Amino acid sequence: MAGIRVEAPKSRPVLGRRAVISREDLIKAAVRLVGPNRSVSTLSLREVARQAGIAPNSFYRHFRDVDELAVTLVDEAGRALREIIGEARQRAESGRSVVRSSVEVFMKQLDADEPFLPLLLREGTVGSPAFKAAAERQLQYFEEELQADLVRLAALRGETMVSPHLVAKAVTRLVFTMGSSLLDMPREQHDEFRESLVIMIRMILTGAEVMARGIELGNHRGPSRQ
Amino acid sequence: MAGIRVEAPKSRPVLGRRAVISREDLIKAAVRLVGPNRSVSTLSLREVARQAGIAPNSFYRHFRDVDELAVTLVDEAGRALREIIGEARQRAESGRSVVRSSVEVFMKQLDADEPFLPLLLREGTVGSPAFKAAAERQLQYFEEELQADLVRLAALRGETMVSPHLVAKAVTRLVFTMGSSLLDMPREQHDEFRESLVIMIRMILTGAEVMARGIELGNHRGPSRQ
DNA sequence: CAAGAATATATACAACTGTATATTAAATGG
DNA sequence: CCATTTAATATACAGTTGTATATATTCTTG
Repeated sequence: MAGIRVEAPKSRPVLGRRAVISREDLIKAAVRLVGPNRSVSTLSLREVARQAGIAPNSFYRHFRDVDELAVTLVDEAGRALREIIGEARQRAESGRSVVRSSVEVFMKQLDADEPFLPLLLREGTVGSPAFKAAAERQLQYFEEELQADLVRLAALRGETMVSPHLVAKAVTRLVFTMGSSLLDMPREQHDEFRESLVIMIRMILTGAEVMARGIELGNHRGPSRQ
Repeated sequence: MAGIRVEAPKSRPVLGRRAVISREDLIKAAVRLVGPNRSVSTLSLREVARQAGIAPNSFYRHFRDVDELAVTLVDEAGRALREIIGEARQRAESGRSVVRSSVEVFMKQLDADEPFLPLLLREGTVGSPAFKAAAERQLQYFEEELQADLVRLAALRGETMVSPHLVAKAVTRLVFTMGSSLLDMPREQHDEFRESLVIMIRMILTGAEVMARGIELGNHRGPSRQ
């Protein structure tokens, strides 16, 4: 894990001035304050400073305001995403179900003591334009990588995928929103969750394939306009 | 629309005491303050009171605290959902594509000057346990209604749907999260959005149907364990 | 090592917050 | 109609907030 490690603050002698305050100190402090019951949008500059054990004014040495810090938190979550994608690709070589192993990687990452990704999954739909754009960037990144993988895997089967962009978008959206639900879920429901998500993803992939082949099914396809 | 109508505050003589303050005054004031760039979790009691043109202490006559008001906002959004479902069912009789017409109803409602539903789509993943539970209730409600409809429509075709619960969940999650994206989208992209969402939903429905029939496709089904 | 630059803290200010208590005005019921 | 109850406002308090300016300490460089 190449991102920022967040641990409990070390007890520090409260005498005088600190030598140097790093940007990471503030990032760590902030992410310790947010969670399922506390939105990043409610953070105050002073409480972040307090959590970091610094004077409020030092905050301005690293961030223009709390919103800029929030954007940074989202960007940090992007690292966790890259980790997921990397490992999922590694596991895709193992001959097991790509969907299942990818879901497992995703869930494992959410189980890990990595605090940035949950924030991304939970937030990103309300906030400053910069904050929302940052979250959207991560979503886009995940979509594009997934799309590339879907196309590649289809090619390995000697097929051409139709609408890979929409497939990737649907899967990404589903996985992100289901991921945010997982965060609040008791552990004993995790197996059931995994099975459900695997099936849902397979529905999308299977449906996409059938639609690409122009196979006629049911009537939810609408008037014959294929 | 049987819910609370929200309009600009009427200019009020700022002389002395108001006759009676209604709960709806506060609800309307609150929803006027939230939006794409402002989370409900950042609302203060005093600013809601200010927006409603009342003294802060009057707030306590109707709500215990701002969180209770936030829960009420989510419950109000449930009314908009019921409207969508009702109209989508009406249109389902018209012989057109159920998926397309339902997406159109959904989008029309988001276009309407109805402020509660956007809040539900944007928020609901961070906040107090009560707030999150309120949002989850609405999601559950939508899922259950959709599931019932899917089962009914399948029966009309003389079929039995497999995993209607998962299909409904996948579609609901997708629609809600895509809906929140629509809120920030320029109008000229709405047509494309609608087409994309229709296709995505069809992928899920088609995939579910194929999987139910046990049709073998590609290898993203995993090792043959059907 | 020492002087100067950079940086962390202290102090200050004005504004905001939630909530308690007191006061005043509208509603209610006989 | 009037006395009482109910409800809206005013005032107060203690705490918080972001940010500006002053002060003190650490870092850097020659």
